[in-house]
Amino acid sequence: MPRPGKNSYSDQKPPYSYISLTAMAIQNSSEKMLPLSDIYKFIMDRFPYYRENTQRWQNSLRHNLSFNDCFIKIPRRPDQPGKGSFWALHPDCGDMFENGSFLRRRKRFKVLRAEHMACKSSPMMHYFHHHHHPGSKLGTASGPHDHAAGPASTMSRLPHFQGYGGITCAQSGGFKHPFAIENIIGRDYKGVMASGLPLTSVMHHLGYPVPPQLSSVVNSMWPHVGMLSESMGSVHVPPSPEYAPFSVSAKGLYHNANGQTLPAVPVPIKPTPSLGPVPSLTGLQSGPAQLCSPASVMEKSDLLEGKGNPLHPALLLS
DNA sequence: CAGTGTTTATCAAACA
DNA sequence: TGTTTGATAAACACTG
Repeated sequence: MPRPGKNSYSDQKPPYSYISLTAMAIQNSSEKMLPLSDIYKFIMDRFPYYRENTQRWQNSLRHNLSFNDCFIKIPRRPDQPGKGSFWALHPDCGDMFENGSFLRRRKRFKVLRAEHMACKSSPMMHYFHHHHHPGSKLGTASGPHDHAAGPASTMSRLPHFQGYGGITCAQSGGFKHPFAIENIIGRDYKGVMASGLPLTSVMHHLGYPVPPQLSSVVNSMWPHVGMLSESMGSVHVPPSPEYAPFSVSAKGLYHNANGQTLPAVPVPIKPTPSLGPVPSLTGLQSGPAQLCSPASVMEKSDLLEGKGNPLHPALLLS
């Protein structure tokens, strides 16, 4: 068993798609958004595999950022000079990896052209309407192999506002995507929310005050990313032994309603039935806020079958 | 000019 | 087996 933190297997390709890697980087940032260069840096820091052939994978990564609607571009403020924009996660992209695989999403996340018109009254929509570049992909055409873009909801879709204080016009208690802080730190986060922490990355980006508490909370989200440290005896379910260094300590981060510590790491590409929906974790589905996966990106059959729970433990990289 | 962002195309793997 | 998704390559435009 390799010791986490050691780079024994570092030259192997991590079991994450560029989408999930990028999402990790963004979610790991204190402001929930990063410039491209910082995304590069994050990935190279944590995954030595990506310290080589940088031109190749960085091109792929840029392609993913542009191509996938789950990533949204946030222009820099005038007082944040620099090259390129910030990249954030679309708030409704949460069930992208609902199947537990971080290599392949169950369904591509798409937004509809009209949807970003739905919440004009939102202060953040105001921001986007006034700051978003004409070439923004919010509402742009699909890519070449996007023949089956599913319907998207008309709810507000702004980076990381849902669950951070009801800034959007989305219903309160709505969908929390798995890269979101409240899903990653589990119920502990509810206490944070109850305390009224008014945090949103873009709020801060826009100059709104963001309490410093957020940083410490966020830093607990991806301990494997931040430290690659040993896990203090918590449950580990690495995607493979080779990637144990990238597996995650769930201790203190992810609990079900009974306070049980649960595995919260990526599972193999094709989850085995035994690992799959994790029947023992059904308790996780309690709680109204956790059941509001966006129907927009789910198929009706999924809803009927109760699929798409954004809190599938495999989605929680914490 | 280098870095960033967009778009098209192709192929392979995974999925339904 | 057809469809969807991800990876890769490449061309091109834009920008600091």
